[in-house]
Parts: sequence; C-alpha cells; structure tokens
Amino acid sequence: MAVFLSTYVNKVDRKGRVSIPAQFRQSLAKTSAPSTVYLWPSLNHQALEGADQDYLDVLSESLESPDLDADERDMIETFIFGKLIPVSSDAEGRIVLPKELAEFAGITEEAAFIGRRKTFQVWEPEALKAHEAVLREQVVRKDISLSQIVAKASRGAAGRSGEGA
Amino acid sequence: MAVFLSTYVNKVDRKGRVSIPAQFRQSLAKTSAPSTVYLWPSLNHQALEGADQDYLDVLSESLESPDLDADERDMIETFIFGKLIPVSSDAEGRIVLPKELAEFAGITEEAAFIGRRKTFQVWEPEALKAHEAVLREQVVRKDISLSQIVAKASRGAAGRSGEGA
DNA sequence: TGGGCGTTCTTGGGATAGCATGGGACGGCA
DNA sequence: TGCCGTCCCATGCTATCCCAAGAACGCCCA
Repeated sequence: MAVFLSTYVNKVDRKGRVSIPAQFRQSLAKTSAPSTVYLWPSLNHQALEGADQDYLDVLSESLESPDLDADERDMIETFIFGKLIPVSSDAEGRIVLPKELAEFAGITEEAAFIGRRKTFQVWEPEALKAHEAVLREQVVRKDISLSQIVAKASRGAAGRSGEGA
Repeated sequence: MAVFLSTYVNKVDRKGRVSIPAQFRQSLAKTSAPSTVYLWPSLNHQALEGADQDYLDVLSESLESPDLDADERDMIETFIFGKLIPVSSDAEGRIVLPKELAEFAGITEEAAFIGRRKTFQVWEPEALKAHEAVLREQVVRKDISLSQIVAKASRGAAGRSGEGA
C-alpha cells in the first residue's frame, strides 16, 4: 500500500487543478490503480482526506464486518462512500479538485498536501497552520513523547498477539 | 459487481426523465444487464434505493437461506421485491422516474444520486441535506473517526481469522 | 569549491470530446 | 383518434486531453 509522508504546498490554477506532489505520485505508482486517487471530506476537520484504491478496499472490507453496528455503517456509507470522489490525474500528475470538496476545505489558491502514511490530507494552508498550532499546544500540555508511545504500543502488542506494524 | 460512489445532483425534466450519473453508467456497463437498473422505496428513509441486476441476484439468493426468519423474509419479499421497478435507460443514459416512486421520495425538480458502493440512493436534494445534517451530528457526538473504524475492524479480523491488512 | 548543465517538477493555456439537458417526432396502446 | 411513452436529434456547458514553457533542484565538471 502507498505511503504518504511530508507536507507539500502546491498552487491551484483557474481550472481547479493542482499537482499531486511527486513523492506521492511515486507511492501511488505502486498501487493497483496508479493514476486514481480518492478524495472525501474529513469527518473531523475542515479538510480533505485522500487515499489510493488499495486503502479503500481495506475500508470497504471493514464495513462488511458484522461487528459494526448499523448506524455506524450507514454513516460511513453516506459520509465516506457517498462523498467519495475518484479523481484521476492527467499526464502531468495533476488532479482537478472537485468544487464541492474545495469549498468544504476552503481551498482557493493553494492546497497543502500532508502525508499521513496510508492516507493524506489536503488543507487550505492557513487552516492547516492554525490546526497545527492547536495540536502542538496539546502535545505540550499532555506531555506527549514519541518514545513513550512506541514503548506503550510494543507492550500492548506483545500482550495481544505479538504482531507489530 | 458495480460500485457506486459520490453524489450527483441531476435535473428531472418535465417528462420525469433524469440522467443517471455517467460514473454510475460506467459501473452498470460491466454488469449483466447494463441498461437496466432496479428501483424501490427505501425501508428506512424517504428515498429510493437502486441497484443492478447482479445485486438483486445476490439478494434473492440470501432470501433462500434457512437462517433468515420468516417474518424478515416476508417483509423483504413484500417491500423490496414487491415494490421493485425495473427501469431501462434510453440512448442518452436517462431513465424515467416512475411516478409513485418520485412521489414517495418527494422528488420533483432535482434528484440526488448518492453512491453507497453496491447500491445507490435517490433523494430529493433538500431532504438529503437534512438527513446528512442529522447524521453529521451523530458523527460528532459519537466521536467517530475513520482510522478508528479501520483499526477496530482489522483487529477484529485478525482475532477472528488471522487475516491482517 | 564554485559554476554550468541537465533533468524533473510545477504551472499555464488552448483544443476537444463527453455529458447533462431540452424539445420534437414517431409509434403503440387505450 | 387521442394520449402517453419511447426514440431521435440538437445544444450549451464542463471536464479532459494535449502541448508548451518557467523555475527549482541536483549533478557533474572544472
């Protein structure tokens, strides 16, 4: 599955087109549908989420789980698959940001692509800045540290099944 | 089987015709009866449900299962298969919305097609908006996040069958 | 260590094809 | 014979494809 890292800010032209960062494209190239990405409005932020075909297949499979309650499934069907837009890139590696999605995220002139491993987000750059400021404050307040997280996770994994990511 | 994604709002003309979104048509093209879709009133919403021949075949087969209790089967037989209307599209990819179905969903001038993977729904756009508002509130209240669902599902799958993503 | 060269990436604009939509004509059924 | 449904044709708009060039970057060579 494709892995998305780092942050890139690209321009959105008059037609609503924007280049997918070259690094992202290289990741996408290895997937089953290299020139197609899927975009949808984030459930939790005023931003867009993006992923490749393979990730969606996994998500789709998750929905088949009988453990998931009907309400939740309905929500996902409506808000993810109902909003999800397959976007194919042109020869130059650009995609057209669908109008309703650009509006949702407040994107007009520039779009910030931020890698989140298996998915990525697309933000209006200023909104992203603000969001990051809030998050950083939380990091400080909660005194979060990376080594602590890794330690905690490996302890948990050992307890459950020994499977780590 | 056809996969339906995204939301499209199309106009209903004076004759009750409405274009099936091109993306949906492309999905339908791969099925066993490309120019026919099946519509029926939703059990849970004031909206229409739609699917292709292949989906109905699967649904039909599910009804043969001895596990299904009689009441449930009876309901499905009555409300789905009893109400179901096969609709064929013209050369331009339009269908005529059956009057009773349009009335049921309150559709007059515009119809919103919303993809739900294996099926789709057809809503009166304002009604859909209202429905989404309710759902979104639930998302916020329950603090649902996508990554959480995927994580939960893959953990469940790992526990049940040892299959991980 | 500095400068020059080449490549890759991003960005821009015009042409083209596809799609949504509207109206009219023909044929069938009542 | 009148009405309704289906088919066919026409059109404006939108999105897609194609071609082109500027800029940044890294690499190589002196």
